[in-house]
Amino acid sequence: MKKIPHPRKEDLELCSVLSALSDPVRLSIVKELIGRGECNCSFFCGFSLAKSTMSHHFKVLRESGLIMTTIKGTEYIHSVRKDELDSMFPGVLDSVLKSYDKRSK
Amino acid sequence: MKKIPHPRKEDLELCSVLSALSDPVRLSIVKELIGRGECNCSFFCGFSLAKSTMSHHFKVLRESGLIMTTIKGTEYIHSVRKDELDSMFPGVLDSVLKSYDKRSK
DNA sequence: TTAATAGTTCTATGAATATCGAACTATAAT
DNA sequence: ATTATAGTTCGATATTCATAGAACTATTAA
Repeated sequence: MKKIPHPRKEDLELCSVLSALSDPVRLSIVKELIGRGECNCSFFCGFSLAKSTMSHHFKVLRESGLIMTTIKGTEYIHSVRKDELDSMFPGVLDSVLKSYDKRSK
Repeated sequence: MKKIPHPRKEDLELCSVLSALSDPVRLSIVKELIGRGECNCSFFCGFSLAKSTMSHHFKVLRESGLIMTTIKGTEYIHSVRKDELDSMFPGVLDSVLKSYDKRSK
């Protein structure tokens, strides 16, 4: 059984989180995950990006501490580490996602 | 008399702002500017980065809409476009700077 | 007019990043 | 055992980025 490593909450860095969020693809992934709770990757095919590219973005999100990934069978279930992020960087995720909702592009 | 171009408030993009803030050097510049109000560059020599490198970072901050620069004599005066940012992306700058204050690194 | 000051712009470089296709891994279904 | 599924990892590429030194520009001071 494979296990995926995640950074500890205390080790999360603000700059890494901001960097992860500064990519439009990743920002919309996070937005989607927040909206749907848990989610496997199949929902993100609308990006018309290669599987390996999506995998890369999920990895960046995971390593920055933004998301958690668990394996269920052949599926990878992702979820936003919302509580931990809120406790480390209060208000950051909420304000970013709120501004993202109002975006033009 | 030289004049520096700035993006219009309405054209600011969330991802560009986040990207600009995701660099440690630029984040600390913004922090310093918020703390001091207006400021010329001379205060940032503590970074031990080349003049041209600092100039690059100020340019990135300016083009993302985070700061405004005016020229007074031979000095360049920078200030954070706080009100405009707050109106476009409410809470983002405040929460980021607050988290930055509590950082370990 | 000449020199000093403050910062930009240009050019170069090494590192990081977004992207993809191909090969691989692990689980589930037949 | 074979095949299908879901996603990772690897290798390559093209782009962007952080950095620096050298040359340049604009203003002020002498």
